[in-house]
Amino acid sequence: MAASKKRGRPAGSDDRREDILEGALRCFVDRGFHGTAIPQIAQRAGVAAGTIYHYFPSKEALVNALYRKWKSDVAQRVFMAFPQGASAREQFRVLWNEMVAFAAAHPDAFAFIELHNHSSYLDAESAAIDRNLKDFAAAMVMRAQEEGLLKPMSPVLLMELVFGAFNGMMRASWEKRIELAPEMVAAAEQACWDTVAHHGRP
Amino acid sequence: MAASKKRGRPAGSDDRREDILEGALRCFVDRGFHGTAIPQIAQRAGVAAGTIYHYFPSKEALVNALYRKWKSDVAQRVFMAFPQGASAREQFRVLWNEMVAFAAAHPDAFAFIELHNHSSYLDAESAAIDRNLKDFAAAMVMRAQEEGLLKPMSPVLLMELVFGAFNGMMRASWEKRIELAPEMVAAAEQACWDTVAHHGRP
Amino acid sequence: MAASKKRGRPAGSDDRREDILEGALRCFVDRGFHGTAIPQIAQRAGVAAGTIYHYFPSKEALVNALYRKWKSDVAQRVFMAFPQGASAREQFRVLWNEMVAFAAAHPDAFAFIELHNHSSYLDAESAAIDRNLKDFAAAMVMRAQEEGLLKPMSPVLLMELVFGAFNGMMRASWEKRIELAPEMVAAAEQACWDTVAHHGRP
Amino acid sequence: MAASKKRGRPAGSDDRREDILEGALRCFVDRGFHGTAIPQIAQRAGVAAGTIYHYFPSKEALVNALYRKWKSDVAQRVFMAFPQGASAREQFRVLWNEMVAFAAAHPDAFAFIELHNHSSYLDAESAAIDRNLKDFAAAMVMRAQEEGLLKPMSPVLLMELVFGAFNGMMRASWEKRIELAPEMVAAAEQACWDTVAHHGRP
DNA sequence: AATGAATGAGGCTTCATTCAT
DNA sequence: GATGAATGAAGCCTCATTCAT
Repeated sequence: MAASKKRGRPAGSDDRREDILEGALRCFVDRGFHGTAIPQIAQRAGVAAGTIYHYFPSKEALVNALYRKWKSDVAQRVFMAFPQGASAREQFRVLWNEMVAFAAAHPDAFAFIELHNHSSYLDAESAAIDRNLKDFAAAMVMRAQEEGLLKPMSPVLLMELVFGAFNGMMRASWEKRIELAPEMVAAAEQACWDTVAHHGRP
Repeated sequence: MAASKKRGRPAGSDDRREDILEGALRCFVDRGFHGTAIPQIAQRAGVAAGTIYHYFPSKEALVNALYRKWKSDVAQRVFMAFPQGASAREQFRVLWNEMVAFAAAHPDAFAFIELHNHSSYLDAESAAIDRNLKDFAAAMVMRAQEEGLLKPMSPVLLMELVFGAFNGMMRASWEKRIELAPEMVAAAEQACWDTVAHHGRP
Repeated sequence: MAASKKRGRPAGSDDRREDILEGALRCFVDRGFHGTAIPQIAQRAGVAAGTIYHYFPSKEALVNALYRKWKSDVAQRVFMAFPQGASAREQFRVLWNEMVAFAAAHPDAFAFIELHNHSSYLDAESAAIDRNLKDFAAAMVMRAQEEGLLKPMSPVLLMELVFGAFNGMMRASWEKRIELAPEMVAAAEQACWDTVAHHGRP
Repeated sequence: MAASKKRGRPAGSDDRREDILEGALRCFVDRGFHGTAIPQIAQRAGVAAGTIYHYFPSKEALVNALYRKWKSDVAQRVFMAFPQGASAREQFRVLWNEMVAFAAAHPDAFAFIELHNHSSYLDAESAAIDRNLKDFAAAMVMRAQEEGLLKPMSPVLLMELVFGAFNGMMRASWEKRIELAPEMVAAAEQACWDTVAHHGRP
């Protein structure tokens, strides 16, 4: 049956925890961690300030939960979408498009995990998720390098160049300096493949 | 009415204003604008908290002065180094190396101007400096596109891809995930040229 | 009720807002607006400093609220007590006694509204209340002048002389230079009537 | 010889101490003691902040010096002008006019000594000057009472009524609610004589 | 003597967190 | 569970005062 909600919640979503994470996301993206006050988050979430402390023990725990939620989401998408047996070129394209799809669907979340990367208030577990994703990407790069498809240079550097370029594109879109049309995304994808591809031979 | 210990300048540099800007730079890079307290800046600068207000009317004025100082410095370097008559390939290499030189010489300043781009506490004048630099780069891209040397796609996007890749490289270096050796920088430069270059493949 | 230490209301009155206004009144009378620190008010009110900001957005808003509260109270008393159909002599006596009753019942409040008249931190709305009262008194004077009962001179000046004399009396009492007995109040009232009355001497 | 001034003082008055007292007077009248900062006084006086401390050991000492200067000036005028052998009516008129002359010549000073009467930062010596003046006036009242010329009531109260009325007139003038023309001053003087005069008999 | 940069305590205000309801 | 008033430490900023020049 569809009626799974409890009595008396007046309006809005049914899950306070999600409301709070949603409100916190918008606040943190707009004003940063230290620039955001708990009452501001509460207001955006439509709850009382005290309620936040029923779901999260502290502001730091909240930002970490938020970070983990979205970074895990990205990681899961990447792992699920990754076409194991396909060519390196195809793998690159699939991951690129997956990331674009994520950033388009959740622009705030994308901005958040980029801006808050490696901040002092993120704890070890949050950092580990990021590490996992980076390791996965680096491994992928190394495999393709062994096949001679990618430039024979530092795999970490290659990965960072591509991921940096991707971030640059998304930030420009976020800041309305460009409008992301599908053909632009495709062109950017090809350009970034050129960044890493080993073109030296015919 | 306390002891008469402190009134002469204790030690260190001769220019308090520079000391303060230096201390603020390190604090802002470490903990962000809202995460940095004025007394922390004062301590790093070796001055009393009140002294900061002899040189800057507010914390916001201080970040803006800091941002303008370094962003202007970058802009000036770029404009001065730009080889007017050289080939697009050479222009690209020169600017890349100039940026690397700047980021290596002033890693904190580079991190600062990247992290604080487009923050709400930056004023219009600060934003204008950034705009100038971006316009200059976009104009350069367009000229090279007209010669058929660069990919025929959005010049802003091309520029953002390269600048994003550069930032990715510098951030990885800053976070010690890679060690920037000269040959790596050169390889990255070539890779990023490949990002934008029109290789005339069928 | 539980006797836990901090979070419940410790003791005293049931209305924090009134407690704060009361504490602020005493502090402002003792030391003036700029001479009073918010923590001093908080201590007198028996609340934490931060609590004041749940009820008033700023120190200025607090003085203005306080001023309006008491000046309105005086105005209301005067308007309510005013004997519409009575003789000018009787009207004068009634208002005089009403003011004395107020000043005796709320000496701090009387001192406050006198000392803080026309201060730069009072806003337009606060000033308007004062204006109303003065206009009312001036109109009363003018009516009596038309009947030939009061001296034919500037009505504002007449009013100011009487109100000044009244203030002088109250200030002397406040500063313990005189003790206000009923017969002294009555004598002063008669003297001030003599100030304004037109005795038709040749 | 006329050239009594020392070398090199660029412009303005020759006596820094007077400049400072003058600047302090205007500041204290405008914003009160606690609302006035030493640098503000310095700016109005055309000197550096530190210079003030060559002439006065502290802000409190400055306000006391200022108070004493002007209150003594008033007292001296009153004592000098007092017509020993004249009638009570004449004595009253002379003192009234003397006070008006003072307040007209030095409106800031008059406002200052009124507003700062009995403030906590005034020391014993400052208070004594005020006491002297009040005692003199009370003695005068008592003498006239003994002749049956004044109302047979508390002499202090009589004095306070008149002085309060005078203050009311001056404050209204200061606040531009009335314009003090000579005939108004004379009318007010007569009204205040009526306040105190014993009219009971023909 | 005069200056004004420097100091640091203290003022106003904000905000993470708690807890009685 | 949910609330929001209350708390008090801490943040930004001001200012009386000092002292090298």
